[in-house]
Amino acid sequence: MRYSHQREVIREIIFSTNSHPTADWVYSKAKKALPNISLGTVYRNLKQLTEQGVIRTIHDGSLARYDWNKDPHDHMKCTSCGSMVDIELPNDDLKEMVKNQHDFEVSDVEITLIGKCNKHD
Amino acid sequence: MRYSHQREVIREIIFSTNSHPTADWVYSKAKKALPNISLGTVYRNLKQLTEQGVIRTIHDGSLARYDWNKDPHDHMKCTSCGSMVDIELPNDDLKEMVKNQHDFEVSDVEITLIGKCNKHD
DNA sequence: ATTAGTATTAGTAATCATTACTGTTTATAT
DNA sequence: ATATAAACAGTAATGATTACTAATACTAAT
Repeated sequence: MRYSHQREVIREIIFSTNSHPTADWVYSKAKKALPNISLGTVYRNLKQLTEQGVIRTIHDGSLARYDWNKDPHDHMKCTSCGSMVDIELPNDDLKEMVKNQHDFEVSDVEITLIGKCNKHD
Repeated sequence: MRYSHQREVIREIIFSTNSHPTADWVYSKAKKALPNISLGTVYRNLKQLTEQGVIRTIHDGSLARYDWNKDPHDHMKCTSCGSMVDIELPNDDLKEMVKNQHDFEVSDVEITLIGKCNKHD
């Protein structure tokens, strides 16, 4: 992967936040540094950075979010404010259990807790 | 919710399979019984049936799938054949733990195990 | 340093899943 | 039977994402 200024800006934006931003949010941030950058460039680089293992793509309903944290971890999604917060849940035994009981080789575990964070009610 | 023939056909299709079908799959099945049915009708009714608690909408990456099984359960997704299979994982203690440790009121837990099912290598 | 080759870009068009609109049809309560 | 509103088919619109294309910009070799 050859160096590009655009990609570097995009990478830095992802690494600067814990908010699991969408492509659109990254785009609007990137435009401040590079006014001519196009949305396609943002999507292309987010995909490349994911493929290279630099960042991680996570799914929030039907839309994609991006995360610099590649360590195995899970998410809490608040239905009131839409925020996604990291959480580490114990699931070490899960892979082994599922492999034994269902003959299914788990490569990744995605857990999302839906609910209300402490800012509401 | 008034009776409609289309909705009844759609409901029966969902209840006839464990394959967690997409709207498109339901549409092509429904057309065999009702050749004039439109895709919009399928989407509208899948949404209504979900809102009424008759079926459940689940997320598979960026696309929606539908499930007759409303009991709390989880899914295994095979990266080779794309199939989604039901699995019940123990997570009773999770809600309580998260409430205590993170002040987050969990209403729903979504767990997807990504990996390879026993049909492959 | 210059050049050549190719990855990357901006800009735009196209795609895919889903939703909204509109005039017509149909279920059902009176 | 008739009125009323829900539901319909057909189609247009939306929103997220990807694909295309001619121009630009890294980088390795001269």
